[in-house]
Amino acid sequence: MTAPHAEVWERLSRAQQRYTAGRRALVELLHKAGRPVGIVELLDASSRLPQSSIYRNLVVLEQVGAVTRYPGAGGSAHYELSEELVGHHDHLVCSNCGRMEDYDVPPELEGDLHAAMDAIAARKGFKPTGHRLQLTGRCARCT
Amino acid sequence: MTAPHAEVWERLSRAQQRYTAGRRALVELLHKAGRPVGIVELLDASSRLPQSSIYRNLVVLEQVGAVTRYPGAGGSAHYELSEELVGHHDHLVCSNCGRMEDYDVPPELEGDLHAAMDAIAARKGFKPTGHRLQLTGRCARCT
DNA sequence: CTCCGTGCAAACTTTTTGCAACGGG
DNA sequence: CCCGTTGCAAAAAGTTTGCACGGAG
Repeated sequence: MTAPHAEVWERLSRAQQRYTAGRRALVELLHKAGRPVGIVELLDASSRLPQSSIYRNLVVLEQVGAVTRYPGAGGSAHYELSEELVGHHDHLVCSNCGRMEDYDVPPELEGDLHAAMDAIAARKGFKPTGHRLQLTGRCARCT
Repeated sequence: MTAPHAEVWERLSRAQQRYTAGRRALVELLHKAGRPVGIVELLDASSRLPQSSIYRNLVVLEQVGAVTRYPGAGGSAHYELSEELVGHHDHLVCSNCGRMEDYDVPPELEGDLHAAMDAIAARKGFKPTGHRLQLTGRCARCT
């Protein structure tokens, strides 16, 4: 669990943007969460930042590839440090409360997936950027 | 491509709801689309129904398991006939325009996925209801 | 006759934007 | 100083709800 600050800082610099306290706080929070965090949690976790700043900073962080946005799940969007920072993994999504959790699938399955995805993409004229395998169900809390 | 009306009708009946013209139109449209359709398209495709009716009917259809809602993708939700009606498949999602398309993965891969998902679910305390494997990228139109 | 569904408008939630002020480089 | 960033408030986008009317069973 090495702090991603250096990488984020570099990405922001490259885009001529600053790594301000607010942004650092968001990255910190996402890093500690280790799963996609809903906007609501972000809002009241960092209550010192107005929501507009949070949204704006998340947009910036997304643009430089530091965070990934997952729309929908449970009404509002969730955010997580990007795969480029924390590596590829997939998500459990609770259909009841919208909570998301990380998990990993066996590497060889991941390989098969990748291959299948490429084949499909080629056939459909898609230019693939990645895949998302989410397991839907009820999380332990909602059982 | 057999019309799903009978099945939808039965599900609505069981819930003591009617299969009205508006609902039929929505099901028809979704059936013809063969892919998750964005709310916007639904709205101006069936301009004779006010948006509130469309939303309400989609809620009902979702509750009886006739349609599935995919939140997010491209800002607004997308809807598709449920897997119980049209069988399991996965989706391509264009990260540029939000368009979704259906596709199928090889059955044996689907089997491996299912097995892996069950294992994960057990380990995480999830009660799984299904999985979604989406390929993200740029669709042919947005290239 | 009785409900369920409809239509319209208004409310609500989530996300984005305008603009003036602030502050680090 | 300059320009990116902040804070506040207002607006836009997406979705839900209240209520009276109309139509199917």
